Amino acid sequence: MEIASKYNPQDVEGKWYAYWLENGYFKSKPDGREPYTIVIPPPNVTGVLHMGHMLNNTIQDILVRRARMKGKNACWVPGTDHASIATEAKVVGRLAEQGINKKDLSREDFLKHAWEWKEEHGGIILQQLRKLGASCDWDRTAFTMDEIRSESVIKVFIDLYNKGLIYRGVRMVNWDPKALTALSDEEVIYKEEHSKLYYLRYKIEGDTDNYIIVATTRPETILGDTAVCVNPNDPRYAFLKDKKVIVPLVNRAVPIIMDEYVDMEFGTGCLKVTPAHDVNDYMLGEKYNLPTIDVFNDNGTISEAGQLYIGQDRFDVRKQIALDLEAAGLMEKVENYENKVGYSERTNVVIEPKLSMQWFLKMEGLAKPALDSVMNDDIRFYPSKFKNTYRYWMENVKDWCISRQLWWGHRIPAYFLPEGGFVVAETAEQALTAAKEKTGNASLTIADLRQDEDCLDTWFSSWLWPISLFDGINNPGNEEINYYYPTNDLVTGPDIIFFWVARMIMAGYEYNKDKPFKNVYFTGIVRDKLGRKMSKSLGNSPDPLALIEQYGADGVRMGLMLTAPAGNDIPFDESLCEQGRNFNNKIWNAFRLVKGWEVSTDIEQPESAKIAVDWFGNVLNKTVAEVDDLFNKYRLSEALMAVYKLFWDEFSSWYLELVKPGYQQPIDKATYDVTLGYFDSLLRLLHPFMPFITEELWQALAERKKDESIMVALMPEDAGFDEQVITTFERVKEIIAGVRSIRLQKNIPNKELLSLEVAGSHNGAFDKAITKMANLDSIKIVTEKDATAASFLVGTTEYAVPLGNNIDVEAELKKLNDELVYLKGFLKSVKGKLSNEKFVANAKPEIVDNERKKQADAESKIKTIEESIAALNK
RNA sequence: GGGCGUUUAGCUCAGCUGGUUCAGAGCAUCUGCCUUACAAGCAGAGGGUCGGCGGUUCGAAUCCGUCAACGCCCACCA
Repeated sequence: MEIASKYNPQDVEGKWYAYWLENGYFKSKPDGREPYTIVIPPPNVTGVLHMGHMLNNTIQDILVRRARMKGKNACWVPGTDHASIATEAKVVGRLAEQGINKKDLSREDFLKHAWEWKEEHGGIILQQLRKLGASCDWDRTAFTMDEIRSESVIKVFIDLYNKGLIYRGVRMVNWDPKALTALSDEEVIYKEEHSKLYYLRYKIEGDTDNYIIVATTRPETILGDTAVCVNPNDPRYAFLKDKKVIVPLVNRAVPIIMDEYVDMEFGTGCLKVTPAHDVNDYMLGEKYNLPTIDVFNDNGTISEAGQLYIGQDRFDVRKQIALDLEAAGLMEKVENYENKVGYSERTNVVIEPKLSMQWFLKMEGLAKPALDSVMNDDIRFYPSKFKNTYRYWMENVKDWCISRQLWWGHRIPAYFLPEGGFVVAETAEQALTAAKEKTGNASLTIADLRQDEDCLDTWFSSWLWPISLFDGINNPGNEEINYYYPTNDLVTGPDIIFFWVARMIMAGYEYNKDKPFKNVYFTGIVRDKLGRKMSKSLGNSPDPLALIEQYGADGVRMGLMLTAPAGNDIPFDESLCEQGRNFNNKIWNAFRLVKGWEVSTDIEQPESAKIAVDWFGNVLNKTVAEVDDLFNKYRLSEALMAVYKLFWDEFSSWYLELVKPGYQQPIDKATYDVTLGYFDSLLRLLHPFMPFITEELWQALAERKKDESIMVALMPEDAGFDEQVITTFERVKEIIAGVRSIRLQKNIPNKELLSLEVAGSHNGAFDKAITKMANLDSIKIVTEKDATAASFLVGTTEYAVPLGNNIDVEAELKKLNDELVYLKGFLKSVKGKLSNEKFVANAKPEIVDNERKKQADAESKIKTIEESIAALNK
């Protein structure tokens, strides 16, 4: 049977994924084995796979597959996130396309549309993950708004409320005028911007000739000014004490207040105070009892309260008001100015600070145990540098604004009473009971209660994820939560360390008395070749599925992992996938070679094969140990590289070439069997990284039972190795490379037999390997080498290939002389060190001994070379 | 404005507590090969005063100081 010379992933990936599913290898339920658990960072339910997901989920799959092959009960729980703002925005957009305005719909109708959309598009991303090879237990697929998760969220809300940790209050919040909702501080992204600083004239009441100048970047907010503030220590403005000034255009008289908050150096030293639209102004307003005038509607247009420009957009008004102030002679000047402007993370519109009634969660008490567990490494961060970031945030944690003015999400279980006040309860019925109790009014009905319109922040469900996936909130202490929790590894991006990681840790201690995970692996951001973040708008993000189509899932996985140390950004380049694909092909062809051999029981195992078998066994074990160590340190890229080199360099280039029988010759049974065994081990080592090709070849390598699979085979373990064998063989490689190098230099065909002379100490045990690989007819120990030979040094031993007439004496002499010059210089520096009394006195003895050895070696080499030069000069 | 991190071969990165195999790996490059597993390959080779300066030390890529560039996070300067 002819096997194609190139590996074709399309032929095998779908087949094996289906096989794995059929046999239920991804499934997990509690048993006597040690559990290994990962919960997926749930992607947005309506999202599509991007490169970041590919990286993140490849890492998770590698960890899960490896744990499974280590005999653990591996459980990777998949699911999706309802992503309130993002999804609601999409639904609103889609309705708009159909000519439907959200405002015209009832909450129920809107949610019907939203669920329809979710059913239609939801879970596409999970389907895509299957193409990548993700070994999730799909039966466990969860959704942050499914029944169990919703119930958990409501329970937790009520519990926190009852503990007095949730409160309601009017606060300055970050208002998203597009999504029409409040956002948490973490959802605001500040961007540096070129803007303008406007210098406005505020006339002094009762003094039409004089005015003061106030600098502002937001002239439209003068409509809401209720004071002007100066520093009490500022002599320039002392005369303003107890006076009032006139707000331009609106002509409102507002008091001058004096507060040291104002920086005398900045602008003119006068600050206009708009308590409704600026956080600091709000604080000043509280302090001095200033009225607040909210001049914006929720959508960012000017409200009635603004008096002017009613209904116009804030940015249009900014331009217009500048013109109008100019026209009224109230504009002193305009300067260019750089400042930071907050944008909504979700809708990318400028945030409007706005006063509104919101729900908050007190964080201080929750943060304490969560901070400690990370700082004392009970939870480990990889890389650990993120501990600093984490600590800073946790030590300065602020209360979390958990309400969102959205419909798509978990509705806040608070019910307002007709006579004011509210009760918090899981259901309307329970709310009614509580309401009757609270008010003493037995005639209340459910219709009298009005449930809060707001939803909870999406993260208010995500933070329970590691617990709620195992139903640990509704059903504490159940078998699953006891078994799977705490989970082992969390793989996520550092950008959501506060949104998610920190809060999960808090919830973990609060609701399951333990950390939610033991290790957090922070991935980097996938960037393009130019170092830019991959994004839709830049169009620089390759389509992951197209990449899989082109290079195979294994190739893409490898491409991503090749250069992905934890916490480092990945400069992604398709050529990495190419490298991955090439490696697949290499494995494929090694397999073709091995399976193409005819096996004979009649022949002895050749000496060269014996050497190879012994040596490779040692290298294999050593690499297994190395890989174990690297995984323990979460250095996955290096682990992959170690296996890559093991397969390509050691196994393919050395081992297989050594055991390979001559053309059309059979191979002896002993060598064949052990080779299959090595191949099997290599495939198992590779499987977590490249699941598909390894399954394909593993199945074909030997007779397999009907429901066997490499993914549930055991990972090779280090059975011990002899370092001496490995180092000796490294010298053998050098000798072979030396001969090959001479062939290349002298243009001697590979087929032509050469002989090798050795002057100096030499371990003859490997001679059969050397003759085979270097194509020699003999290796002779000589005291004086052939004058016509080209030579090279390995260690202190000189190896020479007699060349007869082929020798180029000039070139050979030059090479030897160059080496001599180098060695003499080297010797001089070593001698220098040894004659330095301080060195000999202070350095550790083994260091000094080593220097002496270096000296002896160098002297010996110099002697050899000088002899060679003399011989050539004869 | 604070804090953290990075700077080692053309590219991406390893180099733990200073001295052995300390200047490394993969890719890329160059040379020679369509050799009977693989040209998506084989064999061989070249390439870095370890960001700059100063210090500690017998000895520094490694420790300290300082400067520079880049990146990230945090912060209410209108």
